Formats: sequence, C-alpha cells, structure tokens
Amino acid sequence: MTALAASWLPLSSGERAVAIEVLVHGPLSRTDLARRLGLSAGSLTRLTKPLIESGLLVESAEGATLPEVRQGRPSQPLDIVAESRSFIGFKITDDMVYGVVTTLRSEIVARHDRPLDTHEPERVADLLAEMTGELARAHPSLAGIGIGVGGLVRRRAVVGESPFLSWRDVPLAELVEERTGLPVVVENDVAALVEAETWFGAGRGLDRFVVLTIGAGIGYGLVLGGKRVPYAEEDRGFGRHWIADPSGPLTPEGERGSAVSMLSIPGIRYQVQAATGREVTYEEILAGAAEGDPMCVRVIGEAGRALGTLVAQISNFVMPRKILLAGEGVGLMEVAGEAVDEAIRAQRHPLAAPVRLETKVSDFHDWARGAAVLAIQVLVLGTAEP
Amino acid sequence: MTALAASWLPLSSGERAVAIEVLVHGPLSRTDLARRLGLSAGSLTRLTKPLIESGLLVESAEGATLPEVRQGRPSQPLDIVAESRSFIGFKITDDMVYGVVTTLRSEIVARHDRPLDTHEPERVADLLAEMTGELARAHPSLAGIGIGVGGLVRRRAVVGESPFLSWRDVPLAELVEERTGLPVVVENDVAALVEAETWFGAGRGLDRFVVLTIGAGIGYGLVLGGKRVPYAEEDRGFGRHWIADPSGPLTPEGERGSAVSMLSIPGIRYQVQAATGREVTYEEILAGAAEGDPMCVRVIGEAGRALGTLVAQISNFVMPRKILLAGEGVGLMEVAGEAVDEAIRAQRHPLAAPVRLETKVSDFHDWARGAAVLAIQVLVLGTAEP
DNA sequence: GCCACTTACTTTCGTCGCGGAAGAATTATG
DNA sequence: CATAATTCTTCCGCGACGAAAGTAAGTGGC
Repeated sequence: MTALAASWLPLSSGERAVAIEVLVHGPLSRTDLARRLGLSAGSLTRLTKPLIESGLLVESAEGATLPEVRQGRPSQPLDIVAESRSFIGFKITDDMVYGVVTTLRSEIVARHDRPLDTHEPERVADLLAEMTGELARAHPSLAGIGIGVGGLVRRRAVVGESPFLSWRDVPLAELVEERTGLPVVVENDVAALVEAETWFGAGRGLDRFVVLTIGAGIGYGLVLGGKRVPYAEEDRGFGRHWIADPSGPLTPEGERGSAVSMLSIPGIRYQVQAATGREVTYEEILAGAAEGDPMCVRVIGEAGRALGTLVAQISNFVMPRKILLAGEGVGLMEVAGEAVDEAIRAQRHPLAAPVRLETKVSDFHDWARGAAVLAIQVLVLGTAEP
Repeated sequence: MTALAASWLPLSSGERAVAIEVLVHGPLSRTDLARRLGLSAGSLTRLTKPLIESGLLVESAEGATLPEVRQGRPSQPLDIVAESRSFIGFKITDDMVYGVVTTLRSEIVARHDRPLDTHEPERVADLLAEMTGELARAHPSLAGIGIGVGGLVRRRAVVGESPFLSWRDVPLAELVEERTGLPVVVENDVAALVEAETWFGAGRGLDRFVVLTIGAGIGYGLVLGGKRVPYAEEDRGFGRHWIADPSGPLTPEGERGSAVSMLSIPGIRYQVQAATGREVTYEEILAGAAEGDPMCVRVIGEAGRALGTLVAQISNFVMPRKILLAGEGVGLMEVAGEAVDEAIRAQRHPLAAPVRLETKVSDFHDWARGAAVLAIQVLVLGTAEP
C-alpha cells in the first residue's frame, strides 16, 4: 500500500533538510539556512534552486522579522508555500469524527465534524471517505490523510487494538486509501499529538521533550533527538501504575494513588462522587474548587500535588527542555497551579534547571490536527514508518 | 592547553567511525563493519587501509567467534592493537589517589595507589606527576591521563568546586599537563564512570542508558544517543530531593524519604545508629539484615523498596534499555533484591518492557578506569569537549 | 552624486567520499 | 576439478560539498 503518488520525492537528502528546516522554522534566508544546517553559502544556492522552481518555496518579499543588521545587501527570506497542498486530519471518538483541513504548516483552514453511529470498520471508512469528499470540494490540493485513534496502532496503518471501538487488527489505512485514493497514515492519537508538537508546536527544535496528556486517561510522550520513543504499554492504561502518592485514593481504573486515579478526569469525578454521592462534571468540580468548596478543594489540591510530583520526577530523570501538558484536563493548572509548583519545588534540587512547563488546552480539533501532521511528515519524509 | 600532540589525527570522519566501531565492538571483519556503519564494501577497504598501515588496526589471525557460515572466502577480522598505547586513570579521594594503567580497550594492566596527605592543588599535581613517572617506566607508550574527582568539573579541565578537597576553580588539567607533558582530562568521577560504561561496559551500543550509583551519595547518569546528558545539579548533592517515600526517614544529609536518606551508605548507617545508638559499618548492617536482625532487616528492606521505586520511576519515564547500578553500595542488591523487584513490579505497567537491571560492584580502581576511558576518548575523538 | 564598505547571494571549479560493478582471493561442495 | 559462495580489492563515475572569486544590492561618508 502506502501509495506515495504525490510525494515531494525525488528530493535529495540535502534538499529535504532544507525543506524541513524552512517548513518547521518559518521563513529563513539562505544565509540563515547555511548556518543552521552547517553548509556553505554555495550549497544553499544549489539546494534551494530546484525547490523554488518546483513551487515548494518562494522568496517571500516581506521578511517576517526585520534583520538586526541594516547594512549590506538585504537578505532574501525563503518561505514554504503553505497553501500549495492541503492535508486532512481525523480524530475518531466513540460517537464523533472530528475532521480538519490544514496547510503544509499545519494551520487549520477548515473544520468538519460528523456523528459516528456505527463502529463497523467498513462503515467508519465509508464515513471518513465521505467527509474527505466533502472537504475535497473546497480544498482540491489534498495530499494526504492522517487519522488519530485511541488504541494501539501498528506500522502506522493497522489498528491493532482499540477497546472503545471494539476493533482488533483493522487495516484502517488500507480501507480509507481504497476509498479516497490518497495516502493515509493511522496513528495512536497521543502519539500523533506528540509528533505534531515536536514538529510544529512546543517541542520544535528541542532535543529532549515530554508531553503529558490529561484527559480520560493519562498519556505520556517522550521525544529524544527529534524522535518519539515508542513503548509497549502506551495507550493500554498508561499511568495506572505511576504512583504519585502511595497513600492516595483508589479508583476503579487505577491503582491506589496512581496518576490515573488522582489526575484523570474520570478519576477526579469518581473521587468527588464517592464522597458526596452526587454526579458532577469535571468543570463543576474545577469551579467548586475555585470557589472554595472544601471537598473540591481537597480533591483538586491533591491532584495538583500529584501532577507536581510527576512533573518533578520527569524533570529529575529525563531532564527535558520542556514539558507540555495537554488534553482536556489541563484546566486543573489554572485552579491548582500553586499546588503544582509547590510540589515541584519540594522534589527538585534547588540548583537544578527550572522546569519549563507549558500548558495547552486541546480540543478534539487539536487532536485531529495532530493526525494531519503525520500526513505532512509522510509527504515530506517520503515514508510512513517513524 | 589541550596539547593533542599524539592524537590519532588526522583521521577522516569515516576512518574515525571505523576505529571507534572496532575499538568498542571488538574484532570485526570488513563486511561486518560495512553493515554496521551502512557503507559499501569498497569503502571499507579504502577506510581500513590507512588504519592498518598506521599500526592502529591489525588483521587478527584467530577470529574471536567463528563465523556461522563455513563457505566462501573466510572473513578477516580486524582488531585494535590495544597495547599500542597506554592510558593512566586516577581517582582522587579524600586520603588516597588510586591509579591504573589501561590499554586502548580500557583493560587494566597495572594498579598503583598512594596516600594523599595534602589537599594543596600544587602538591596534589606533584603527586600525580610522580605516580605518572613511576608508571611510565613500565608502560612507556603513554598517550594520555584521565582524572576523576568528586565535585563539579568545568570544560573537562578545571575543578570548579569540590567540597571534600576544599577546591575552587583549580585548573588541575593544566597543572598536571605542565608536569607530565601528556594531555590530561579531568572529569567528575560519576560522569567518568558513566562514559566508561557507555563506551566499554554495560551501555555499549545502547541508545538509552542509565547509571545509578550508590555510595557516599547517590549519582545519576543519563546517556541518550551515546551521549551523556549534563545537568546543573550533578554532584552537588544529587538525590537529596528524589523522594522515594514521603513518610520515609529523615537524615542529616537528605530530605525526608529521599534517595540520599534511604539508600546512601551514610544514610543507612545513620538510620541504624539513630535507632540502636551503636556505630556500625555498612557491611555489618548488610550482614545483620541477611542474618535476620530486625532493625537491619527493616532499614535494608526499606532501602530496597526505595531503590525499586526509583528504578521503576526511571524505567517508566526514561525507558532506558538498561539500568546499571554501580558504586560501593550495590551490595544492597544481594540482600534486598527481592524487595527491589517487588517494588518495581508494583509500580510498573504489566505490559511494559521488563527492566534490564545490571549490578556492578565497583571499587576505586573502577573509578580510576573510568577516568582513563576519558583519556582514550580524547585521543580517539580528538577533542576534550564532550 | 560618487565611492568605499558591508552583507547576501551566485558561479565556477576542484576535491573528496561514496556506491556499483567487475574482478581476485579463498574456501566448501559435488 | 569445476562450481558456488563469500570476502575483499580495484577501478570508475557521480554527486555533494567547500573555497574562492564574482555579482548584486543595499548603507553611509564626503
């Protein structure tokens, strides 16, 4: 499969390096590129010429940032023609499919959602193809599709196991490729978000980078040297055994005091419900904590300390340049930010480098955008394998 | 400074890659090398020829491992002439200097220790030069000196801060270079041990590798992509803020329940002493725990669980291919191995890859050998900077 | 308005390193 | 003894790169 009809190939490795550098790090002059890539000025003329001729790069007239030096011949920034190709990203949830169209730079230019009333693989693929057709009308230059699914994905093509869809070994990429004729990449949703942040988001250009997602579960993504590290237990109840507080609460889905019990949205809701008997939403609990409701303050405070503990441990052991908190549950940071910081301070050496913590509230379209980035990577790198 | 008189230079990058591969991964045929380095057979002939002519490599007659295939022209293993050059490694402690002479492969061929009765930098350098002179008589082909010191070392040359020697900004490399005429590398002792294990020991060829040392303090070394990750707090009381058990013991040197309090040799001795009032050695405590003495069993058991907790956390977050436990305090593993394993199991996902834990009892000569490896690296790589 | 100066980019040319193909060396197999 | 298999060598050509010289396009001084 993996019909790479309209890839950027053939691109030499040097040309590809230039293309990626411009794609990821915005408009850059040839001299800047030469410095960043460790090449001579002459090589850059050679490498950029075919890229400009093929329409992938342009000499953008208005430089984004005015150069410091105001002497000599002005530099000529090169930019990607971000609109030259479009990409589709889908995020499949239990009852909805969220779709976005992005540019090469992964900027969202359109959204399109549809309810999902079946989990039958063929029917799901039909729906995705239908949505693709509808989006293709407004965005004809589609170059690829990325699909994010909660669950285990193999070889960026086959959904090996997805409990919430009741799927096992579904060759989703193939099913959608057949129906659309476009190259398709399938990936675990957290992995897709991590890749997206590594290329275009918080992790751009960092050699060590961690993503922690808080939502229905806890997700962890480790990026070293620009590559995400895969691991066996990802998306199979990750965080169930990360014990943040040995004497912490116990919930149906996690071990006592585990990240899942203390931090995930279901874990927090379960705790409040178990104590008060009332069914409340996550937002209500956060609001309650902000207003001083004792029960909510306690649960959210403990969650904050647990998060701080995890962040401190990650910082101590992995020493990432940055940690990104993402997912639907990061609203916690606004209410319990103080508790988080305090827990970090307590478990980190005073001389250690400060933790660069970034928070990003993500909705389902962000997850879909993550999947679209995978399609971009495939086009640019010319391979679906990571 | 950094007088690289007798380096292997000039070596092209390709030649250097071949040399390192043979040095680190034992005798290898040209075909093997071609596969490992991703080069063609022709390139290997080209690259190895000057290395053989210069006497660095030889065609070792007896292949270490007989090839599987017994057909066709037999392969011709290439090997480093390990004895062609010698290296000295020193480990400086409070009252002793431990010295070793190693081959290019970092095999120890001689040991030589001397008491240290002064901390005056010039006098220490005198002593090191004197010991070098004595060793040089039996091993004339000395190519470099590596020195391991507990404390903060800058640019592999200057001891920025070493509490136990009461040093600040001592240009030790320069002092010893002046006296010996040999290139000298100075490094923090833990960092040196980590480098040694990465090149020649447990971490050989691994992309993610962690070293945890247990001794007077707790040391941590993270190796990613073959490079050790430096960090600000190293050797400044590292592990004082790694809380393994929030309700654990408190000792003079560490926070409550920290790795230093629960695991380091002084921490364990302090606990037993505080409880019994008697001054006992670490070995006596281990023996007591093995024999069933309740107090020792409790302290050592808690230490084992703390170690397991740390190992599990490191595994969860860093996902190293292997974790090496080293230092003088790893005897703990023999007595409390069961507790360690249990704690790891409890805090690790059942589907996660099993932790490859390796234990290495190290004496001071191993630390000295680690320093010698740094000298080897400098010679091979041609630079003292990491 | 002219000229020096600075910086960015282009052109040209030589070199180096690599892969590929063909061939030599050296063994097992029938 | 021919054939196959495997390793290593030789040779050639290509392609990517850097160095250096040349061109372009500005600023600033007089």
